[in-house]
Amino acid sequence: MRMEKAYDSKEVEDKIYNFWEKSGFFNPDKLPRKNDLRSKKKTYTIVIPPPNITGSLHMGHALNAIVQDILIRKKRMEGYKTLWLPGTDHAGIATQNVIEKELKKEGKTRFDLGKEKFIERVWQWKEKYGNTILNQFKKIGASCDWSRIKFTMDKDYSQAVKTAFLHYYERGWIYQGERVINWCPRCQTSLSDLELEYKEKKGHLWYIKYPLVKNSKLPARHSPALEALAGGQTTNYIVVATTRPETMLGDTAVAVNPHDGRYKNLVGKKVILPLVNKTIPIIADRLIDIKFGTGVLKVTPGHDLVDYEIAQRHNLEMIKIIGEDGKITKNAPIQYQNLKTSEAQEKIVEDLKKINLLEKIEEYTHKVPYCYRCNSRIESIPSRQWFLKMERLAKIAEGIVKKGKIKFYPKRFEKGYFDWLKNIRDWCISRQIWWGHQLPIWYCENSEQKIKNTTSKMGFAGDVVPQVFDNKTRTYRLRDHGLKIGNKVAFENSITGEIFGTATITEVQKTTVGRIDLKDKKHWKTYNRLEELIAAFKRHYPEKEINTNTSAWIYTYKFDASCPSIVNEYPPKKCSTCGCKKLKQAKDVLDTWFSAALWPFAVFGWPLKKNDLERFYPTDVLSTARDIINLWVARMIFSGMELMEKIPFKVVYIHPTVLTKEGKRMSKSLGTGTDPLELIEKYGADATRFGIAYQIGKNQDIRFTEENIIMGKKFCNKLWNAARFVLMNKPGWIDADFSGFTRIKNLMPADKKILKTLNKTIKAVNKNLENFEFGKAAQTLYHFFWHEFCDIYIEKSKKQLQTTNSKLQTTKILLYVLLTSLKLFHPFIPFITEEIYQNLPIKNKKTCLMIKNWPI
RNA sequence: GCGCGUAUAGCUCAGUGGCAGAGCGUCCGCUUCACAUGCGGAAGGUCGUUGGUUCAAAUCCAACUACGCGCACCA
Repeated sequence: MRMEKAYDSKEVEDKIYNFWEKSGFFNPDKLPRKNDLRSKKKTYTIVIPPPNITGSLHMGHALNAIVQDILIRKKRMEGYKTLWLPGTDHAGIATQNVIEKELKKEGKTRFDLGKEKFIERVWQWKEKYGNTILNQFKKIGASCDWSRIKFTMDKDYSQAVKTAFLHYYERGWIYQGERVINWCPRCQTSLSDLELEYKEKKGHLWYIKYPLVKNSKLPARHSPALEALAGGQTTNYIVVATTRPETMLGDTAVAVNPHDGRYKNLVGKKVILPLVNKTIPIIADRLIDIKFGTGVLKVTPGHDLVDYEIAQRHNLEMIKIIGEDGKITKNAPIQYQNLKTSEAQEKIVEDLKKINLLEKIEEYTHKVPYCYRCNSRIESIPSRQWFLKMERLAKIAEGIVKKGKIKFYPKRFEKGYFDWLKNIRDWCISRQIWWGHQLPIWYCENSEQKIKNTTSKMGFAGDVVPQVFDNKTRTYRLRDHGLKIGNKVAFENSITGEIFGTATITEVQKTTVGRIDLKDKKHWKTYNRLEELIAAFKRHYPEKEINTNTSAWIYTYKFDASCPSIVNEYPPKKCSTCGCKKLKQAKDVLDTWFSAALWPFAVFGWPLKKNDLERFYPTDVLSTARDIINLWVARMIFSGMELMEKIPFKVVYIHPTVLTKEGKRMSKSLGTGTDPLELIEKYGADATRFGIAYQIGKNQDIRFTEENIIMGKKFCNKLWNAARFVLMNKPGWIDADFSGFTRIKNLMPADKKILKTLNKTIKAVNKNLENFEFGKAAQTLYHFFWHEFCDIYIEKSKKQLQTTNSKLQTTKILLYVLLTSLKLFHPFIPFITEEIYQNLPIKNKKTCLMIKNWPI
């Protein structure tokens, strides 16, 4: 084969990739089992972070593909049975949004199509475009085993998802509950805490006067007296500062810090909630920041997570005034109902001005949550969702990294991981979208109706403080009955004693009351129902004397008063509570990240198939971007530990982020992105790989410049021409893995030097790659090859080649250094090295450079 | 608010307790038979600021400044 003067990537790359695919060596089962090293060594596995089916290759993917391919190719050459398993993620919300956008162009919504047709359409889309991104991976030379390709909605993968769900459910870690959650009004679904993006927004801080109630005999609701006071006919008020005045419609208290001297004597008194005209209490809570605003917080339990927490402690009512559609609900005064939150804000501010209750407005910049998929403003709203308890899982995930069983590179990323796990909240895993894994839960259709009709008559033996949250969930305070999640309880009519319904406990909370001191009035503020509590304790423990040393606690049970839902892999035949056959599956689907968390073992067929799982799990390295450490990596770790009882991977490599030259985020919508496919087209895959790898350092983000790729291209040409020079001198045929120059005695000084430098380079490159220092490895190799080999040795060799007694030796050394360099360069620039290798005069060359022995 | 990272030539970045480096760009000179995607040469830097440790600091330490990122109970 004739080698052209200049290297042409276009002529080589597709040809070589096909050659590799045909060889079958991407598949570990087809790797030759032979010689020395290979038989002893085992498997080396990387599972790809599955890109979304909606994605197309961007610089982040490209960089990560390069990293993974370098690792895999090196290990393959070292003789490991290497598996790089490719696949894609169904990406629930992201994909659904893409199809919804398509429909919008046709003037339709997903509701026009209906769920079934819509899902069908997503599948069609997936068949057509779903593998686009993986084909782009081929373009940069990714040596994935395409015969093992996986999709997170494959049939066996769905089985894994169900099994995992059931496992957690049986552990008692999955529960349903009414909570304040993050809601995207556009996507019409709940989101987990990690699926938000906070953006800095200029806004206002409104200072609103809440008039104080002096006369405690005033009625609690709507009365002329209240309206008069609320209308400004008072000089006594407390001022709250808020960024969202519209949420005041759902206020059920105002709160101050217990140590705030300014308000100490107001705690326990009441204020009038303007515009709504009802009285709400002033409470004390440690969460209140004395320094913020006026030091007074309006408590809106339904629409703020912090307020919700405070409300839990103080037993406050929760009013839902913003609905799923992002509009004000009918729980608010009529004049605000159905307004969008922004409209309501405007009107409320105006109305407050009219009655002179708006003290002042300040400019204020704060961070506002947006949906990470559609960029809509997120609302906090109370909603009934499914949650996964994180307490135990977080401990597991924390422990295994603390113990060093899983290592992060660079190590500093462990900190964010630990911080998240330490402050974790339960994971909201249900989503109200259509595309995804439906919850394996079935409901009895009758139950809701049945319970509704009997609500008013309900009582419960032993109840103390019943609180109705909504029609379905009730919270009762009971003495400790020893009840646990999943236990059934019976409803009885408190007058007749007739039992008319059953329910299942969905949540148990223990609250320590501490010492009850009847004389100490402090407790009256903290536990505003103390009187009732004491009475209750006396009722339940008549034999006990309640005195200043009494310690007690309260259990709060939440339970579902409908027929309990059935969690099962397959649809059950009948309701196990009422026996009826009208069962329907829960509509909600699981968070995409719930299924993604199973990736490292579900890809191998868990829980049904064992073969691959036993060979390739745990995987060796997970290489991924830093922004999904908690969203994905942490969840894989606890899923692996809990479900497989083994770590999912030994090492987490967090790769650098590719930024623009100006240090800005690469973004398609901002037009600041660079398309790696264009680079490949322009400079070749090897040049692109080398240029990027050259810049991968330990700490740095990469400010991308095309100049680096140009350098890569120039280097490829240098390599190409060095090879041409070596071959020009007709070195004669050699063995594929020849070595042993160290034993030859009559070496020239230049010979000795280049061989010595080569050995040093090999050591350095091996060390660098073990430490994920791809940039250093590339730089070392570059320097060696260009400046030591080409500039010095090749130049010297020109003279040596003219002397007969050193000619043979020199041609061999030239070839040896070239061959060894090709091996060292192969993981970085696989195409050109393979192409040159195929041109070398090597005896018995039946195969490819890709599986040649790695230099050690 | 807390935490992390970065700051070195015009640009992108290496670097090390002991003479300041590469690639690209710029300027000058070379078609010499591997390569003009090349070769030879040159210009260009108070190594973010201020202190400290040291015989010696761009390097270690502290504070500060700027930029980037993450987290927070961001009202």
